[in-house]
Amino acid sequence: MTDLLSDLEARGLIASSTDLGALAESMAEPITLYCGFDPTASSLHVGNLVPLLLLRRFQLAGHKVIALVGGATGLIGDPSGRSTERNLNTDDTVADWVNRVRGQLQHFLDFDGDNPATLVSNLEWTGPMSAIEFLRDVGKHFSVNAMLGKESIAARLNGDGISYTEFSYMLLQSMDYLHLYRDHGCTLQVGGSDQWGNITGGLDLIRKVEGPESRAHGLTVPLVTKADGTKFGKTAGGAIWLDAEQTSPFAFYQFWLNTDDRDIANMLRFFSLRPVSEVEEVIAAGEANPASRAGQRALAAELTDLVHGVENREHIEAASAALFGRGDLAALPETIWRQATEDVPTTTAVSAGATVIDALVATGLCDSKSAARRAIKEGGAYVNNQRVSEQEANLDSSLALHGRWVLLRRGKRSIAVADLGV
RNA sequence: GGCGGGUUGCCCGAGUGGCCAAAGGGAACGGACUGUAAAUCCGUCGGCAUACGCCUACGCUGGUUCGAACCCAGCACCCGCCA
Repeated sequence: MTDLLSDLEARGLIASSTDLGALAESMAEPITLYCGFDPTASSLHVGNLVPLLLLRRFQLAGHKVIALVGGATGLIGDPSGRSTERNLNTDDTVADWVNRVRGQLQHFLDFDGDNPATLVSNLEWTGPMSAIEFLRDVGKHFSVNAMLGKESIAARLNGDGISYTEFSYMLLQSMDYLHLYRDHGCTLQVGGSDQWGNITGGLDLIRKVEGPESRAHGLTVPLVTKADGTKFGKTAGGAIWLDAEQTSPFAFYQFWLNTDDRDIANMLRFFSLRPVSEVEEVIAAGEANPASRAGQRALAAELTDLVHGVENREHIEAASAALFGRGDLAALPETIWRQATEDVPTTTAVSAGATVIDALVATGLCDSKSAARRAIKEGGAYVNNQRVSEQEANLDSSLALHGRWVLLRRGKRSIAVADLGV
């Protein structure tokens, strides 16, 4: 089972850790570990994927994993990795988000079978606690002097400041670890590298409360960085969510497919659950023939399979080939067309004879008529893969494929369908 | 509680009465080149009408003025120092 650690190392997935030797030793037997996910939005996003997949790797290796949803910490706000104070969300909002995030976590881990994962919310043990109890039993073990030295706090002291609320965050997370250590025999906490300060806080607390004989470990995965220096997981349209309602499976697939060549090797190592040797083969194939983008295709396929299912992925691949290809759209059989465009944004708001400008706006490809006019002027608007040259062009019914659909494209990457109706 | 500084378009940031839809940078978008990549070059970058023009916009609410992002008053929020 210690193979897992060397596998992680080979993938570059270990940012920092407590004594790896001791951890490896304890992993000779199945251990219990946890990772926390705060509900800071209604869905998890691709940035949560690395720690999430880390839990999965541990589960696949036979360890007992606990996924923790931050029902309590989500009400407070983690200062780690943020330069400004968070806005507080209402109880109701967070409660709703907890439920949604909980539902998503269930997709990634196995909750049945002989090694089921466990799902908890830290509100279970934090909620009933009184302020006095918290200050006496937990607060007393934390030295403010030491806390001020933590990266997450220090950065804010030099910057925009920090509220007492967020300052206390680390105590809550430390308490979580202690609780899980006691009640679940949890001896490892994993998380993103920005969680290192919070994790060590928990380790300190466990040692102080449980004595020097206690054994608890910490492990963090690196932050995913991109060659161009921009933040991973964000696009012009915002974050890439795991929720199909917020980021369509099509957009999700396209996000990975558009990965920069310079990043693809690392991305594959980080995100793929396939054995390292296979991953390296894919990387090599991609590097031998960059135009094939073998790495991007493999990554997009694997993650779309995982998050949205194989069936969706197959449709999306068909769509990508047909809609972005130079192929003859009219030759596409209706059934394939239907499958291919299932995840493509579609509007029914326009009918035959509508202007291309209106159609571009209705599909969301352009934000306004002005923008649509510009797109046409710049030669960036296409109907059925044909560039539109006339400002006044309209969607003649003769353009309709299979009698009703018209493919609209803005630039190279954005496509949508106008359903002219029957 | 006192004093000082701040609030400009997606972000940063100029602008202190008309020449301001508002410099500059970044992001983003389109085109060329490619591979739905990167880099580079060119262009666009509030909305409607794409002609004139009109509307909306510089924290909020009022005021001064022929005219205000720019002056005045009040309010809100942020930052810093002091208590």
